[in-house]
Amino acid sequence: MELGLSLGDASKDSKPVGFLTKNGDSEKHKKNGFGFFMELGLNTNGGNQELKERSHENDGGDDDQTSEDTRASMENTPIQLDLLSRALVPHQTPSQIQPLPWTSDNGSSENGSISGNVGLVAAARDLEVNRLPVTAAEEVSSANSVGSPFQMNFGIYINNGNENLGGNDVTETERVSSRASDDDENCLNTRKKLRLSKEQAAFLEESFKEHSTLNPKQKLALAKQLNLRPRQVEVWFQNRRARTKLKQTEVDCEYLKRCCETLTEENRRLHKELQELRVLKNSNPFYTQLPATTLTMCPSCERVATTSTPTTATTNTTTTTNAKTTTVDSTAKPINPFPLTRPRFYPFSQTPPPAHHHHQSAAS
DNA sequence: CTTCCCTAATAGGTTACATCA
DNA sequence: AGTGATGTAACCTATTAGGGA
Repeated sequence: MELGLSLGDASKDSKPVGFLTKNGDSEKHKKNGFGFFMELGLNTNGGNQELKERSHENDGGDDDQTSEDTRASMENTPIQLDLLSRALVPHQTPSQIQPLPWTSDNGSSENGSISGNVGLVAAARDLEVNRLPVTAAEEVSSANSVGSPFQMNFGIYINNGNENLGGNDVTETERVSSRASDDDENCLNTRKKLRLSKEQAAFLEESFKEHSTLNPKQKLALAKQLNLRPRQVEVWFQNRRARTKLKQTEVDCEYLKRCCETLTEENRRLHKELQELRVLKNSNPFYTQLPATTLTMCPSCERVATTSTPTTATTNTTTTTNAKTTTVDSTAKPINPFPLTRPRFYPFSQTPPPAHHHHQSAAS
């Protein structure tokens, strides 16, 4: 357990005063789960966005990571937190969703000055872990920010603070509350998992379309917008990128499979052609040398092309030997197993850019 | 009730960058 | 000023596990 308090200008350099640590190493105990993290400072024009980020990140990453440890430790810790009534927290409807923060002109994402904040990080067993209607920090933050240069944010960061974007109807809440009660008794050792509401997921998708990666500012803004923790937004984007990559890998795999099939077929065809040519040559001693068909590959685009030496003129040789007629079309175009470009997975049904090839452009 | 699939979340590793001695 | 050690953040990848169909 860690209690940290910093007073004064909550700049990046100001380090919280740690106390109640096991061995005095507050850094280590960041990873130990339950923490009461408190910072107070003057509102110096939002210079602490990064601090907020760090604070949230710690809440998100490490506390997520250690929430189970936390729960375990809570088994022996008679701490119960229920500091804010859910009734205090208004629900945000999907229609209230703002445009992507970093694309708007009002710079709203920069307005969230939290020079001083008190983050109460808790994974207390009696809290509804997944279904708190809103991140309490948001609410108290706004309450504290009124008319005072001395801000205090007092938030409870739990496993999830969503529910603002849909999916928070009474029935659901009741159902989950009931489940939470059951969890209190039965499921303390299992990790909770939220499901983002459709609106949240759609919003994140839209964001992903614009940026597959987020800078800290965007992440914070998005988290604020969706009432998620920045860590959740971060994880969502990571997983989303992973899914996209996986899809692309599947597409690549299919593509290579087709290439392999095509090459196999081409190889079979060439073998057959070779066989026929040998038969032809053996059966006709006056067989004139046909131009050799060779496959060359363009070094830049790895495209297979057919060249015939010494001439590329169409050579249809029809030879009648005894009862056999063989027709060899030496200019038969081989199947190109390598299309112009590798197919690309377009996660958003975008039309792929028009194919452009240097051979074509060179010709034009 | 079981199974399968999707996906949120975690863990561990790598890399880039900043800071400091 | 250059350099190595160290810490941190961001990201990737593999994996786990919750929950819905």
